[in-house]
Amino acid sequence: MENETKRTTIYDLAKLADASPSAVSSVLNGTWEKRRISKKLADRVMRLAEEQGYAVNVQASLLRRERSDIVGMIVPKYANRYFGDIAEQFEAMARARGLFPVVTCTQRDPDLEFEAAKELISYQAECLISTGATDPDRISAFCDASGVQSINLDLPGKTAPSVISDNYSAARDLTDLILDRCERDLGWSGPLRFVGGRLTDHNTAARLEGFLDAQRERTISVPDTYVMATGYSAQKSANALAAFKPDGPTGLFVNSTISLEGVVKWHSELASGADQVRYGCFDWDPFGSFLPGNVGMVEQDVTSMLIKAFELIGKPTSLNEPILIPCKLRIF
Amino acid sequence: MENETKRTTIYDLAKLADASPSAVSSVLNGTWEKRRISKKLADRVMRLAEEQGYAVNVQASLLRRERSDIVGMIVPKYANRYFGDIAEQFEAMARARGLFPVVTCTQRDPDLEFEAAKELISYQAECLISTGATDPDRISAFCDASGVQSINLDLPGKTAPSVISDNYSAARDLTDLILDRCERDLGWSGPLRFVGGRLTDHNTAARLEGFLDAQRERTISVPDTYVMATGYSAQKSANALAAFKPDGPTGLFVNSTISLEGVVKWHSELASGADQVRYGCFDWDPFGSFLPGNVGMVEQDVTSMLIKAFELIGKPTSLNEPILIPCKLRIF
DNA sequence: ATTACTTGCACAATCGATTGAGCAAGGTTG
DNA sequence: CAACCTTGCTCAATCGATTGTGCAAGTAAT
Repeated sequence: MENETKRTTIYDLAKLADASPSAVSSVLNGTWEKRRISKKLADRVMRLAEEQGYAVNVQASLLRRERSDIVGMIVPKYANRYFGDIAEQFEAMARARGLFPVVTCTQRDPDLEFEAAKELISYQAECLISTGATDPDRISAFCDASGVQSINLDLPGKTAPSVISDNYSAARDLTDLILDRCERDLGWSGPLRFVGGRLTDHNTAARLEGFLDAQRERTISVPDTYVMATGYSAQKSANALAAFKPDGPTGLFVNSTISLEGVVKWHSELASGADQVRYGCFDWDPFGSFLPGNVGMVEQDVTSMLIKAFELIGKPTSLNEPILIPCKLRIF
Repeated sequence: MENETKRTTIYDLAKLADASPSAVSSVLNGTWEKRRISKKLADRVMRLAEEQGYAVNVQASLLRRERSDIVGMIVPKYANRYFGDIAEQFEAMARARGLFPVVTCTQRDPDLEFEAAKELISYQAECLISTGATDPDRISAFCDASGVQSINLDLPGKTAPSVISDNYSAARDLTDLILDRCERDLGWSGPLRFVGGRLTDHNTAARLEGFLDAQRERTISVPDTYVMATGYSAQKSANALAAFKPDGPTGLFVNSTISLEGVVKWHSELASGADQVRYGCFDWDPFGSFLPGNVGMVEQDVTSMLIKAFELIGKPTSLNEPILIPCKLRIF
C-alpha cells in the first residue's frame, strides 16, 4: 500500500509543459478559456496529463473550493432488491445531476449509522440522505450542527424532511388482496397473521395499522398473538412461525422479503396443509411470483422516492409531514 | 445546498479553547499524549468539539498526510445477491481492518467503470478493487501510472492480480447435477442448453467450457445453437428462449440469476411440458429453491474471495495466474 | 544558585489545487 | 508616437489539518 511512484501533480505537469501551475490547473479544470490560456498550451498540458496518468487530487481541490457537490447516502444493506435499487439509482441520478454520490452501508447498526454519517460529513458532503436509519434524528442533529442538509428516506425522522412509502395504504391493499384470495381459493375469511419487522419502526407500525384496518372493515378481529413482528431476519420470522402448524386455511401478511425467506422455509417444511396457505409480502422480488401460496407483493416506487428526495436537495428545510409515495401492488 | 453556517474548524475550536490550532489538532487525532498536551486541555477540546459538532475535514487532513487508508471498489450492481454481498462484505471487512471503504456502482458500463476508477484515485485511494469489470486492464494501466495498487475481483485481468471463482469446476459440477436430475426425473440424458452471459467474458467462457466438458465426458455432444449467451439481462435471456417450445424433456444451464429471471418467465409461460424442464443456475438466490424445475444453484464464496483480496492489499504485485476460489453447489 | 531535564504548549512550513490580481509583450487607434 | 486595449500568461494567498522544531516555565539535581 505504499506508492513508490509519487502521484503526478500540477507542479510536475507545469515543469514538463514549461508553464506555471496555475495555468496547468486552469487547463485541467476547464477554466482555461476564461483565463485566456492559449489553445496550444492547453493541448500540450492535456496531452501530458494523459501521458502521465494525472488524476486531480480531490483533497486539494475541494479544500480550496467552496462547494464539494458531494451527496452522501447511508443504506442498511446492498444485497436486497429494495435497498440495492435505492443505492444504485441514487448513484445514477446524482451523477446525472452533476453531483458526486458517496454511499455507505450500515447494516442496521445505529452506531455504525452515526459513524458513517460523520464520515460522509468529513468528506464535505453537502447533503446527507439517511435511508432506513434506526435513529435518523441523531444524524440530523449532527448534520444541523455541521451546517449540512439532511434528508430521510424510507424511514421518517422528526427533525429533517422525510420521503417514505405510503405504507398504510399499500398495506391495506395488500391485506385486501390476501383476504380476497383466501376467500376465493380457500373459502376462508381470516383473520390473517402479520409476520416480520419491528413495531418500534414507523413503517412496520403503519403497515400493521393498514393490516388491521382492512380487516376491521370486514369486521374481522385479529387476535394479538397473530402479530408476530419479532424482527427482520429470515431466521427470526422462521422462529416465530416454527410452532405454528395450521390445521386449516391460513393467510399471512409478510413484512419484508427478508422475513419472507423465513416464511417460505416454514411453508415448504409443513408436513401437511401447505396448499391451504396464502400470503402476500410487503416488498417485491423478481422470483416472488413463483413462490407457492404467494398472492402478491408490494413494490415500493424507488424512482419516485428518489426524485422527490433530489427535489429537496438544496431547498430550504421545510419541515412538514413526511412525503408519502404510493406503492405498486403486484398481483400474482 | 449552501452552508450558511460555516463548518467548525480546528481554528474555531482553538479560539474557543484558548489554545493553538496545533494543540487542538493533536487532541482530535489522538496524538496529544505523544505531543505532551495536558489531559486538562485535551478534555476541554474534546468537549468543545462535541458541542460544536466538529467533524474533521478529510480533505485537509489527507492532503497533509502521506497515507489515506482509503480502499476503493467498483461493482457492476448492488441490487443483486452476489454483487450486493460483495459490496457489503467489502465495506465491513475494510472497516474491520481500519481502512476506509469507498464503493461505487458502475452498471456494467465500461466508460463509467473507468471514470469511477479515476474518481476513486482522485480521492487518494491507495488500492482499487475492480469487481466484474468489463475492461479491468484499462483500469489497472491507469492505476499503475498513478502508483495505485489494483486488484481484480470476479473477472480476471492480465495486468493485475485477480481473485475469481473457480468457474470451470463449479460449472462442471452444476452440469453434472442437471444431467443427473434429467436422467432421474425425466429419463432423458441431454444435451443441455446454455443460457445467458457473454462469451467474450472470461467467466462465461470458463463456465461454458465446464458445461461442455461435463457433457463430453458422458459422450453427449452439444449443438452450437444450444449455446445462447446473448447477454446478461433478464430480457435478453427471455428473448433468446422465446422461440423455443420444447416438445419433450429439456435441461438448461442458466448463467446468472439475472438471466434466470428471464428463464423462469419463459418457463412459467410455456403452454405445455413445463414439468419436463429441469435447470440449474450459476449464482445463488434465497428464493431459487422454490422455482419449479430448478435443481440447484452455485453459490460463489464471497467471503473467501474477499479474504484473499484483502491479503493482496499492500503486497508487492506478484502476477501469477488468477487465484481460484471454489464455489459451493447448493442442491435442491 | 547554577545546570539539566521535563512539561506543555505555540510556530510555521507544508500538502496540491484554486483564483483574484497583476504584468509584459504585442497590436490598434487617433 | 503616445495612449489604450488585448492576449497570454505568472504570482501569491488561501483552504484546514499535520508535524518537526523550538521555547518558556517549572522541577530536580548538584
